[in-house]
Amino acid sequence: MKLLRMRLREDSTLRRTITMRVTIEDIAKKAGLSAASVSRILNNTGRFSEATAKKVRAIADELGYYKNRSASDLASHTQTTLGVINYPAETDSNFHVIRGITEQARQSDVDVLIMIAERDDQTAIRKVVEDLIERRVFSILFLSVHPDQAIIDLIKRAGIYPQEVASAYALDLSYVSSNDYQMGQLATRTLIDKGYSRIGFVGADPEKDIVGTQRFAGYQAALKAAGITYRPEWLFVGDGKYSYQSGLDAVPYYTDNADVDSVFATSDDGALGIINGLIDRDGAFTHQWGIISTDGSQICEQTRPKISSVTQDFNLIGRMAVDEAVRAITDLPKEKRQIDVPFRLELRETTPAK
Amino acid sequence: MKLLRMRLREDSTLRRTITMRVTIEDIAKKAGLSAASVSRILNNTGRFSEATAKKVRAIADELGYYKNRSASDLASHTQTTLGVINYPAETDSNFHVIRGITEQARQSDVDVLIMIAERDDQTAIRKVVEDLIERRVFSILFLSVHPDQAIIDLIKRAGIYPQEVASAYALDLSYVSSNDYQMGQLATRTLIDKGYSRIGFVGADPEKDIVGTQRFAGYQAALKAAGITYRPEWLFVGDGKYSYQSGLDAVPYYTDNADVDSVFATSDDGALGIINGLIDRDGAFTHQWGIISTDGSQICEQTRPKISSVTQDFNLIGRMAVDEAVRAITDLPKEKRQIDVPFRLELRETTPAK
DNA sequence: ATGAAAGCGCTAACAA
DNA sequence: TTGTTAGCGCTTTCAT
Repeated sequence: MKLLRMRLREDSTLRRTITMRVTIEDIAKKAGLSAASVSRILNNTGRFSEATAKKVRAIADELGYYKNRSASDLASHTQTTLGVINYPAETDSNFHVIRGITEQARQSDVDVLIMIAERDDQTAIRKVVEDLIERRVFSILFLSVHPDQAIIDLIKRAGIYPQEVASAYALDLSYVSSNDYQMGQLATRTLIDKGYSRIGFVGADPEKDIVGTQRFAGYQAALKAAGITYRPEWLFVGDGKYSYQSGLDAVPYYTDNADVDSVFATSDDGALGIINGLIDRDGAFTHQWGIISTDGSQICEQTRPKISSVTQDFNLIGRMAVDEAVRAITDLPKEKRQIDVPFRLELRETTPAK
Repeated sequence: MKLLRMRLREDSTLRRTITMRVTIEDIAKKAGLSAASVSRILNNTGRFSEATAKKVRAIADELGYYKNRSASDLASHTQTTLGVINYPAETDSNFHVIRGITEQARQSDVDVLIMIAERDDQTAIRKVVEDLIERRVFSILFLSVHPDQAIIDLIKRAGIYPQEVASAYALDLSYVSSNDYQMGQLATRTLIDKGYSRIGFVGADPEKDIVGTQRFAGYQAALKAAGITYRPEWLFVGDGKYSYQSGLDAVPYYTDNADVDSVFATSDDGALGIINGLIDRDGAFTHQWGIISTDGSQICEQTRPKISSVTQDFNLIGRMAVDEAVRAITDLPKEKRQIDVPFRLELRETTPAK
């Protein structure tokens, strides 16, 4: 067992030191065995006697041995790692998704590498993707991150299965998420059922991404089914980013331009913005409009009034994404796959009957 | 270049397949060079002619070559990976920290592995830590995750530098975070300066963790400095987890037990809870109490009224943690290090002069 | 400027 | 049940 700390040269910025650590050889020597036997024992593979096993495990423990994954992976051609690329935002639900991913991954005995990239920064995304390819992950999951076609091609070419999770964006990428069309439909129908008829649509851009397109389509379908004629001034895109700000800005917009009696906010943040916009305008919230949002994060419980929502099961989305990824190990889907995860309606205080 | 897909056996649950991929050998062969030369070129190390380099790079590209990190790390003894263990919560500021870490890491040319564990689940934490050790990270950063002493010992024994980031919890772990004592002092002094004198302390447990202890100590010091005698009924711990709920519960508590005129909430969530608790009690917010919180996340801007806060620079905290970790590569600190990152006061609407 | 050779730490046949 | 051997794909002396 060598424990010297040494320096390596590197032409780039930094020099890194490494510590030589306990190897399987050290254990073998100390136990009077071969490395192979130690390997078998430590990995619970092949056959060996409990007696020697006990001894070996004791020595490993005593020496503070940890397998060198690089060596192990290299020798065994094993890849049990799942890559996740996340765009972390202040209020987001990805953490639920990540929890789900982590939980399911543990059960499926794969481990998870999470890396960060900005939503649309293709250079950064590419860098992270390449890192993940070098690490030989078997699948890459994108959470709120939108790689362009070139990057997707590169991933596929590397034999890795890419998926979008919790947000279908575009392109030929498989995804696991709620069905946005149906969510839009349900939200809108709920408002209609409560007696509202002039319904604003806030925060998503029907032209920009699939989520927006689908939710908007569902919204229109519900309108039509109820015999309500859609009016273009009911649409308020704002920054089109499902943001708090777009909700805030929607209030003066509708006040000036459209006589809506209710609003379908395409995010909880947007709904919060609308509530605050109303308070800012009127001095207090007066149930001026019915409001329903999508997502159903805890924000909905923490506003006054509490926000009614079409609630997604982000944890389940994460879990199912892992299942998909694991399944893809054995048979890589040729086609783009679309997995719809169930959602539900939660009526709270912003949708009183009219 | 072999591209066969093959199956490996494994005694555990799953069988994993792997795809043999383009190797440096393939490139070497195609270029009529040795593997060594290709390696040098691709890593920009040693000497070679631009002419051959160009050719090699073209071939690598054409073949879709990606370095196998396992092989590379194994051969070069290089470790350039930083491990982060995060506990992701619904409303948390860790994403800011993680952003900071990621940004700084890119500049320092290290890459970051993020893994998830529950706050106090020592079994899960241990598992994740061991995974990181196997991957030979040079440092492990804990975000809102609290390893016990056994785990810390194990990390140190492995020659890895552990740090707590954005929350000093206990034990002999180095940390990078805001100075909680000073934050508590500033928050309290601010309230006093505005004319308040009966000041509640909500959400942290002064007995349980360092953050609570320190903020409470700062709070008491400020009280004392102003000649105000602390009264025990001013303390409301609630669940002691800096939660929304503890704020919500604080309102009936104070209403029944203590005649405070203001509250120092030890988190933004707690402050939000207090506001909502007041609304729930009175039907509307009536500036009954002055309120100040710590953290200064966007929640503070998204309530009505907006919450005054002692705001932390989470991004900077993340960046500094990386700096510390990188520094520790070359000289591992013998002592526990404590890095204080500056914070600032942001007055909004919940602290009108009394 | 390039190649040959050794080896990183581990796993996986195959023998014994 | 255990040992021997031969790599995994790459980097790094050291020659040339």
